[in-house]
Amino acid sequence: MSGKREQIIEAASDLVHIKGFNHTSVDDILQKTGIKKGNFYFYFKSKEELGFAVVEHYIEQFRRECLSPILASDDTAFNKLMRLLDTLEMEQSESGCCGGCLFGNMALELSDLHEGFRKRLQEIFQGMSDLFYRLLEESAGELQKDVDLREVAQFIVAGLEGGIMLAKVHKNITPMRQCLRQLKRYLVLLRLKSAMNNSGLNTRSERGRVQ
Amino acid sequence: MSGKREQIIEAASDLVHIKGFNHTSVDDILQKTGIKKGNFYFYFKSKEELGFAVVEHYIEQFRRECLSPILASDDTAFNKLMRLLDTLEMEQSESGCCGGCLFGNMALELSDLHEGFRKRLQEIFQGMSDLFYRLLEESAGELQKDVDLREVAQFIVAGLEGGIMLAKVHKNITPMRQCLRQLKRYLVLLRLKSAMNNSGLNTRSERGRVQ
DNA sequence: ACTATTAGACCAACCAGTTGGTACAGTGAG
DNA sequence: CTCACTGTACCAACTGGTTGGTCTAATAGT
Repeated sequence: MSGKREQIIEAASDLVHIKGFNHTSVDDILQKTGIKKGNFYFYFKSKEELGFAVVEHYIEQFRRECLSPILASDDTAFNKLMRLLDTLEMEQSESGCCGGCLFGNMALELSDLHEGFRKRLQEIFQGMSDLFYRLLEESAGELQKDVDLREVAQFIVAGLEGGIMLAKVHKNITPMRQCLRQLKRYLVLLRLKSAMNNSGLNTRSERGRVQ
Repeated sequence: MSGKREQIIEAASDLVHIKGFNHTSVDDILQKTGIKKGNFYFYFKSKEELGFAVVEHYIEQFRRECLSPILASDDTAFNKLMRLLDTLEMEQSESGCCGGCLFGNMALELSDLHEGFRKRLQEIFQGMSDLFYRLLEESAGELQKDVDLREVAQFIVAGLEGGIMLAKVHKNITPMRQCLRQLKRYLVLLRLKSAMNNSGLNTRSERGRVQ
């Protein structure tokens, strides 16, 4: 257990993130790690298996380093959601708008080519949407009743992925920041409008930070 | 002038749309068209040049078949925007949620690999954003004043691309439909809130269809 | 001595791109 | 009319290099 398998997965993760799965060759990974081919195929029965391992590795890392710290905090559900969006933006910014979202990349690259990857990626996106839904649901008391929170959750995923795409193609975080600001504005509006409806007044000023 | 160049571009466009640019081989295109390799390189000096030709072909087709009919109509700017979103959704639905947006695909695949493609794609996304901005600007009389329409335009692009991504990975139009419904809801809210602000009343019920 | 691991030679298929050439339609000169 | 020439369109065979994957032999740890 020298962690060589982990080493391969991490190198592959970096390469796949930038070059895509199909365009990353086993040799690329071998070169980056110094591991020899026979050894690689001792740890993975195929490049495809490595691909799945990369996906699992990435989602676990994401949960550990990004999700858990926020979800474990004692903030309100709504603020957790906001902080999550901010964290994701910061992550893209710090990467120099390179790579983008590994799942988004792989989804567009592989959904029409490989049903296995597509299904796994679909689950992951569904998981993200479900997470947002739970956070919205938890904030439901302060949100409008006449809006489908499942839809809003899906919309957050889309706005996020779209924002990441724009940051990547512009090589600039601004477009993503703009998208997230509008997305948050929409979510805040969901609260304000509700507050107005509930109180019958619209003079009550904002709860918490708005925009 | 047998249109053989066009024939190559169209076949390549289909293949690149599904398989991605890097993963589409010249031989794939040759096989699909029946054209021989020597002849291919008579029309294109490289696969890269073909890639750019595919992008130009696709954007022209998009303008001709999707944009122009809507923009040329005598509808209001706001309704044009709404119809554009509906058309884009229908397009994805009719394709069986295969392929997705060629530009989105290429943006994620190539932005970190090929600066030339990245720049061209960036221009195209900027063009889309500018178009949405113009339509919003034209509707400005009935929209809120305290919101940056450039940001909203960027947000529309992101919501759209994110929605297309979700449809592709779910192989189902529903997630995209949900996203666009929420996006439209946001845009309509931009109008309603404005109406409220202008009139000083919030009792005035909705203008047009909401949600 | 046995098992887990490592090394790297090797393979057929595939990759983008090149080569040297043919077929042919048009054209200008004599 | 005809012959030499020109540019466009086309093609089969090939190049050097890369692909994912296999095989066998050597080595290290117990």
